[in-house]
Amino acid sequence: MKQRDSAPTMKDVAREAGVALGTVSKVFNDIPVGEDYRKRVEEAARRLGYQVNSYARGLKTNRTCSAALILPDITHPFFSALAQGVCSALAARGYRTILSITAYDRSAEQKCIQMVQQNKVDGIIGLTYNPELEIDPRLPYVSIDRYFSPSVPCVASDNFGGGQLAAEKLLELGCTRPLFLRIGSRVPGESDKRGDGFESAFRQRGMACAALRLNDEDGLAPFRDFLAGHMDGGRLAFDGIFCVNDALAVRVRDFLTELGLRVPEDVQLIGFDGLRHFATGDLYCSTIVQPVGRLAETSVDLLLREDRSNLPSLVCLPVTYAAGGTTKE
Amino acid sequence: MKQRDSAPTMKDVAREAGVALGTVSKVFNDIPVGEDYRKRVEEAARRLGYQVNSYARGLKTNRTCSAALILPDITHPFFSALAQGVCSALAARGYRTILSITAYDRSAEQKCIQMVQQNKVDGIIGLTYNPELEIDPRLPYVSIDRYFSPSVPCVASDNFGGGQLAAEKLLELGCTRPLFLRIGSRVPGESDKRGDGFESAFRQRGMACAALRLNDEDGLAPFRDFLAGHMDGGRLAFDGIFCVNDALAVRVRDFLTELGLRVPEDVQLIGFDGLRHFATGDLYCSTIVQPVGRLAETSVDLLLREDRSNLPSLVCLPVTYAAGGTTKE
DNA sequence: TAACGAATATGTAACGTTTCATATCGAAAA
DNA sequence: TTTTCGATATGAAACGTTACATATTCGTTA
Repeated sequence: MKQRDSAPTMKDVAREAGVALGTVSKVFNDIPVGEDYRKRVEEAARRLGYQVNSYARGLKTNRTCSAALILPDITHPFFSALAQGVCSALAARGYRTILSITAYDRSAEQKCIQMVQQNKVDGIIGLTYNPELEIDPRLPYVSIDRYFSPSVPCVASDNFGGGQLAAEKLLELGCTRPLFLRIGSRVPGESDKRGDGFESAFRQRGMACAALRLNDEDGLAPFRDFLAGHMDGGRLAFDGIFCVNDALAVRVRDFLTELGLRVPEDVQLIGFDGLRHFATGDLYCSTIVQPVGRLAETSVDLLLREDRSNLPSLVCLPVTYAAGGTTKE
Repeated sequence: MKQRDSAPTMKDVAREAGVALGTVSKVFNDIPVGEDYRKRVEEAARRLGYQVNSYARGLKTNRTCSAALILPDITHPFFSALAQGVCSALAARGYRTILSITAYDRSAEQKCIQMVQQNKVDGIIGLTYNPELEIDPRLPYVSIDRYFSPSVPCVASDNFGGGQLAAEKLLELGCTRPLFLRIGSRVPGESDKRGDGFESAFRQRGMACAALRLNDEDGLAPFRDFLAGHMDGGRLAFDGIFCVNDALAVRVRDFLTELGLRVPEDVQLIGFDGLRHFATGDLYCSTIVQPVGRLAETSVDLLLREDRSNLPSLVCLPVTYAAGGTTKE
C-alpha cells in the first residue's frame, strides 16, 4: 500500500480523476475546460485534499503573488496602521505580505531589499531612510513618504498642504506668534515639507515664524530649554505651536505644562499624524491627520498596476485637521 | 548577442566560472568544495549578479525558510509588539515572516491558515480565536495565548500567576475590598486565568472577591453602571480593582474619575499587559507586564526546533508587576 | 610502475507546476 | 458518406534548483 505522507500533487489528482495533467492545471487556473472534466477534477482534488504548490507555480510563472513590506518599526502606531492597511489591501487582491523590519538601520534596509529580491516577490513597498538604496529596476517598488527618483513612485501625505492647513487653523484661532518645532532623522524626507508649508503660509501674510529643527540624536531636552528661554514674566513668546508629529506635540505639551502654561488657553498646539489612543480612541492632541488607509491602498494600487510604463513619480494625498483638545476648537 | 533580461541562473554561473552545475550548487549551500573552485564560482556569481531562486530551491527541498504569523489586529500595541518580536526572531534565524491579519474573524482565520499552508511555509505562529481551527498536523504550529490541544504547543504569559501577583500587590498596598473586571471574547482563552488567579489569592486568605465579567459585544457602559451602582455616600464599595487588561483599566479609571473618586487615593487600579505610551514611554497604569519579547522568542524557538517529537504543550512565561500611577506604589 | 582508495567534480534525474504543440473528438459542410 | 474545421484534451518539455550515482584526479602503498 502506498504511503501518502507527502502532499498530493496534480499528478495524483489527474490519476484520481482519470484526466490529463494539463487539464488539472487548467481547472486551477480558471482556463475554460469541459464542465464534466471540471467537476471530475474538483471532486478528485477535494477527496485528496489537494492544494496547489505555489513554489512550483512560482518557479514556472515567475509570479509569486507576494509583496514585501519594509518598515522601520512596526511598534509605532502610525507604522502599524500603515502595515495593517497594506496587508489588507494586498490580501484583498490575493497577495501575501512579507514583513521586514529594519529598526531604522540603513544597512538593514539594504539587506532587506536584497533578501526580498532574492525571494522573488512581485514587488516591494518600502518606508526607508537610506537615501542611496540600490533597488533592482526590474522589480516594482513603491516608496512611502520618501522620494527617491522620478522612476520610483512615491506615495505621501500632502505634507506641505498639511503645514499650511495648520497655519491657517492657528490664524483662524487667533494666533499671531507662531512657532514650528521639528525633530527627525538627518536625511531629507517628505515630512520636511510640513514646516515649509507652515512657514510659507505665514510669510504669504507677511508674518514671521520662529522655528527650531533638531535631529533624533539631539533628544528632546533642547526643546524644553528653548521654550523656557522664551518665557517672559510668565508669558511665552509664542501663542501657536506646530509640531512635526504627534509624538513631539505630546512631549511639548508636557513641557508647556511644566512651565505653568495652560494649553490651549495660553498656547495652542497642533501635531501631525492623527494618532489615536489605543484604548479610548481619542486623539492625543489637535492634529493634521494623515490618510493612513488611503496611503496604504494607493501604494498597493501603484505596486500592482498592470501598466507600469507611465506611473506618477509622486502622489500626495489630502490631509485633514482634527481638533483634539490642544487648540481652542 | 544574447539578451539578458531575466535573472542569471546557476547554469549561467557554472558556464561563466567554467565548472559544473553541481559545484555551483555546493558553493551556495556551504558544502565543502575545492578552494579554487569556490573562488571561481563566487567571482562569477558576483560578476553576473546572481542570486539563488528560492522558489526553485523551495520546490526541491520542501523547505522555504519562511513562517507565517497570524494575528487578529496589528494595530493594537500588544500585537504589534509581538509581531515585531516574532519578525525579528525569525529574521535572526534566516526566516521570512508572512503576515496575515484576521480582524478577529474566525472564518478569516481558517482561510489564512489554508492560504498559508498552500504556500508551503515551514510553520505557523498564530494568535487566533476560533477554537476549532483545522490545522494540518504535518505543519508545525505554535499557538500564542490560546490552548488548543496537547499536540499543539501554546506559549502564553503566566496569566494565573499574574492574577495572583495583582492580588498580592493590592493586599500589600492595603486593599481589603477587591474587584475583578473582565471584558473579552466569548471563547475561553488563557487570559481567563487572570481572574482565576486573582480570586484564588483572596480565597486562600479567606477573603471574598467581587467580579464582573462581560463580553466584547456588551460594550463598556455596564462597567460604568456597575461602579455607579456600588457608590454609597461618595464612597465606592471597592478599594482595589484588577482589570483584565490595560485598555479596560484606562477606561475604568475614567469612569472612576467621573464618579468623583481619586485614583489611587480612593481606589487602586491594576491592569494587565504592560503597554506603554507611544510618545513618552510611560505606562498607562499600574499593571502586570507581559514578557512580549520572550513570548515572541519562545514561540519561534518552539516552531523551529529540530526535534519535534516531544514538545511541551504549554509554556508559561513569568510576568512582573510595574507601578504606573494608579496604585499607591 | 601499477593498483588502489580517498576525495571531490560532474552530469543527470527529479521536485510540481505551466505551456505549447499535437492528438482527438464531434458536428457541420460537401 | 467523406472531409474539414473548431474546440478541447493530452503529454512532453521546461522553469532553477538539489541530490545522488558516476567519473576523475591525485597521493599512497605494494
